[in-house]
Amino acid sequence: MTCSLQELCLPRGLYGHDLERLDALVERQGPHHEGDHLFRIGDKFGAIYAVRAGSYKSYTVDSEGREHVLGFHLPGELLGLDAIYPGHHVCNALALDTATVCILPYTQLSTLASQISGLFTQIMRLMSKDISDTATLAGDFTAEERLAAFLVGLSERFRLRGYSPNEFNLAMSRRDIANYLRLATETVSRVFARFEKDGLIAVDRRDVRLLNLPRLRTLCESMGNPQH
Amino acid sequence: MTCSLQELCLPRGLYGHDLERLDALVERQGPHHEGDHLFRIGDKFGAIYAVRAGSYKSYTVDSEGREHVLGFHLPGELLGLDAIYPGHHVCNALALDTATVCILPYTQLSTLASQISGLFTQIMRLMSKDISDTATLAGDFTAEERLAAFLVGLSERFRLRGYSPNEFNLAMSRRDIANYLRLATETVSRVFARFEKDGLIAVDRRDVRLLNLPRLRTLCESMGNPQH
DNA sequence: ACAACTTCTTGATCTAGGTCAATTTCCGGT
DNA sequence: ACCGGAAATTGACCTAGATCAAGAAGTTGT
Repeated sequence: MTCSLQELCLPRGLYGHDLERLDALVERQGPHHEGDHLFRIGDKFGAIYAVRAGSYKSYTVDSEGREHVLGFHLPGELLGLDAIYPGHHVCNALALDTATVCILPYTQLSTLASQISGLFTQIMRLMSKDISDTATLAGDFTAEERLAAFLVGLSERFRLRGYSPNEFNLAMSRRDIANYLRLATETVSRVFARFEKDGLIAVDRRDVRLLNLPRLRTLCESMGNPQH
Repeated sequence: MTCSLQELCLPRGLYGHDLERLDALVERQGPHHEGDHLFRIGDKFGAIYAVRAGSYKSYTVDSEGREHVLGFHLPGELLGLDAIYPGHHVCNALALDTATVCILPYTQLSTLASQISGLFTQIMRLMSKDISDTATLAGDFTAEERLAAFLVGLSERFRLRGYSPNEFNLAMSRRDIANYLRLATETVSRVFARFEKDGLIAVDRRDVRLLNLPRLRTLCESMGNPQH
């Protein structure tokens, strides 16, 4: 069976028999509903997950009980790569809406990767991408820069998936966005309002339209190559 | 030839013939002197580097010319993993003191990794570790928490390498530390002073002694599992 | 041994964004 | 349609850390 996300996900660059062999070890899971956990901290690591539909957030809870959102995961993106090293999951992942995943059992995957060189390469590429992406958020950036980068990044990711890069729906709450960007929800609210007043975006609840993508890009260009 | 860092680095878990095959493709480079570049942004990606001796820092320069320190790299640690995905280096790396590296040509490495399953596993583990580590710094942490985590992290890394975890020399300037922790140099200076006044550390220029590691750990435990 | 740098420290303000508090808006359940 | 609770917005204040400015302490070269 051929997945429509082939070009974004692990199978990229695989064809014919190799693709079939990868396909044979993939299981599907879901649908998960909003709030369902895909995995939790401490769960034994056994598989990498690829989002098929919907979206997930990954997060940790620190010793004081504060939640820290680590990332949002759209279709075609992988989850669980950080668990390989310690052998158990180091964050929680839950569905933000109705969502499904492919399960890629790690042992079988690594056996296959040693037989199909294109698969090895693709895994390395995706992990490498993860390493550079995580760096993006660290930094002494202003609230404007952070939110602009967030919106531009989402826009890019939607575009890659064939959706409109200018108009989309946020699966996550203001609180989640704020937490992810390391800001207070109030600040996120205020910056949304400011962006709207300045004609950069139009926002109604969780529906966002980017009215001036070039200026948003300018705002966050100091954060390094914004996205991908 | 057997490297003393074997247990920290790629060869981990490899023995006999497999180890020889890996060894055969490794080249040495250096010594680099303080300020020498190992690679620069935009350089074509061709190899992964493993630090043998001394230390390196990796950094970017944003569109406004500001430098952003991404990390410090001690013996046994890998550099350049983030370049696999885009195919060219996305940060600069320079030596902080007299330092040498092993060069692992990527094409040959990936061929070998598909033949030696232990090597594949080890590469995945190290990349996975990189992914979790980068997450550590992002967060709304106080200057105290950041510096404490930095010191505790270094202490761990020195301990793993057989050096004293309680007394070590900083290869990097206050300015680099500040930049890495996303603080002003003045703030770093002040927090060093405060830690010393509170009896947590003794610091003389770049020589640091950790006098109260448990309390330092407490200070930064909210930043998630501090290290490794 | 001195000058010219650079790095580090210390002190005095300033400000972005956090915190606290009060509404307003939305949504799901009965 | 109504109620209750969460989510989001808006306003008033308040701190951590940046910025500005000055000086101390190393370092390097001649």
